[in-house]
Amino acid sequence: MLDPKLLRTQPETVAAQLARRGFHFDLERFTQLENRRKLLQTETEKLQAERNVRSKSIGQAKGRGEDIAPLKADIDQLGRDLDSKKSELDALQLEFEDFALRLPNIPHASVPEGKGEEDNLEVRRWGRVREISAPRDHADLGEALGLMDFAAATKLTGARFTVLRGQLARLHRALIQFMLDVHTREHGYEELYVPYIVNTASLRGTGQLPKFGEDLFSLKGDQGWSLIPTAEVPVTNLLRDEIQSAESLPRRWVAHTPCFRSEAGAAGRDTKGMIRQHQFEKVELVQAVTPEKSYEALEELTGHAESILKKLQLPYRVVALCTGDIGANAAKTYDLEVWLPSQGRYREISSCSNFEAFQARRMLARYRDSQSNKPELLHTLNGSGLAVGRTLVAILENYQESDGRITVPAALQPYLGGTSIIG
RNA sequence: GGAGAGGUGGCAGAGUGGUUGAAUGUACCUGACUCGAAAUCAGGCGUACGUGUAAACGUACCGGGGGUUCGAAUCCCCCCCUCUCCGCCA
Repeated sequence: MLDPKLLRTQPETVAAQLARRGFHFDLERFTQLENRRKLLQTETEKLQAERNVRSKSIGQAKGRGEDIAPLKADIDQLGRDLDSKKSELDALQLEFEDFALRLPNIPHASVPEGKGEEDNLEVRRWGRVREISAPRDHADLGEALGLMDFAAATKLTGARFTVLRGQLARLHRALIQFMLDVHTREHGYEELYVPYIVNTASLRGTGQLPKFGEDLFSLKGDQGWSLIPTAEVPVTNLLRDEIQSAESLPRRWVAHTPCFRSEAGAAGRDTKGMIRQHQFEKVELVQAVTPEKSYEALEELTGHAESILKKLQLPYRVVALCTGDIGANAAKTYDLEVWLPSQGRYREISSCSNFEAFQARRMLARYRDSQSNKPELLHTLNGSGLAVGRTLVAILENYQESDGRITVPAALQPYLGGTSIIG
């Protein structure tokens, strides 16, 4: 959510900023809603003040043993006026809130201008791309080894699921352990285990609702529960309605969870293999920091995610998403893209974002400022460190041998009981 | 799942339907005392929104939602959560 003060005082600026990302801010509708809200609110509060005064005087009159019947008659019409004004105001506020909750974040000044993916800015590249003659894709490799089974998953569930077997299932698990170990031991993150089912308040807090409900797998029942699309939701929402002490910051949390996405809009893309699944594992990094530290923290967090790719010796590049490609909730995002030999290009494996106070405002996630001793909104960040399924894909493709076997990256061998090659 | 108890300010903990945003304690901040500290004393000390240049004033908030009433932390209904006991399980 955007700062309501900014929204009210500088709606034109907001409109211009949101236009950078191709979002049309309906200035006319906003102004109309806002003017009406202002009017209704002052009128309603005036009536409430009046009622409070009169009710108080009734109480006093009663205390003196006077007859209060005429006073009550006097207040009758006031009550009816108040009721109708109040319900009008309530309805308008709901409408206004829905409007505000659907507005995306304002991109940071450093975000490159652009319309879509093609305008993203490559920041740096790392690693040497191996020469592989006639590289096979991960699905071919995995199926040939008999360790990756899409047909079985289709039977069990449907399209976009995978069954892994034997050494590949173990490699997949090893990746999770490896990533958690690195982030907890080397980068100072606290490991968390969290629910994989969350309520609507949490989804609203991190910005999945009200706008992106169709991407979620929602559960039956009237609790409004959904499977998590990312650990970001349960982890970041730990901050909801809480006030952190200044000393406890920065908060750094890491959690491994499965992620469930219906990805309705993505049908037809990446239909083969493990790239785009309804269920995948992710190790997620989340930080909560003071506002002045958040861009520094974004660089650090991105570096933490990069360190996994470096340790695995996987070539990658860092891309600053442009205003047209950045997610709705983010103020700035770096994508990490790993080299996939079968596609001859880099593909997203991590997305690291600074949300500034956008999520914190929705969640009322605050810290007590040591100077003012007042609660202030936190800045929240998160990034994949990394998407496990896609990391597995990258290893298969980048470490494939000409006979179809897969070399295990040195950093992972201890996690596989010393195994150096799969197949 | 069944039965009971309970959810009030950072924490603890009062609160007969009426001047209660809420006693009291504690924590915290400021001042006095002190060489300094402790102790003591005095004052301050929630959040959000609105009007206003400001001072200030107003409104809302006692788990959430609805209701009764001129007026609700207080009465009624529904829901959520916590605790205790029982049942069932991993």
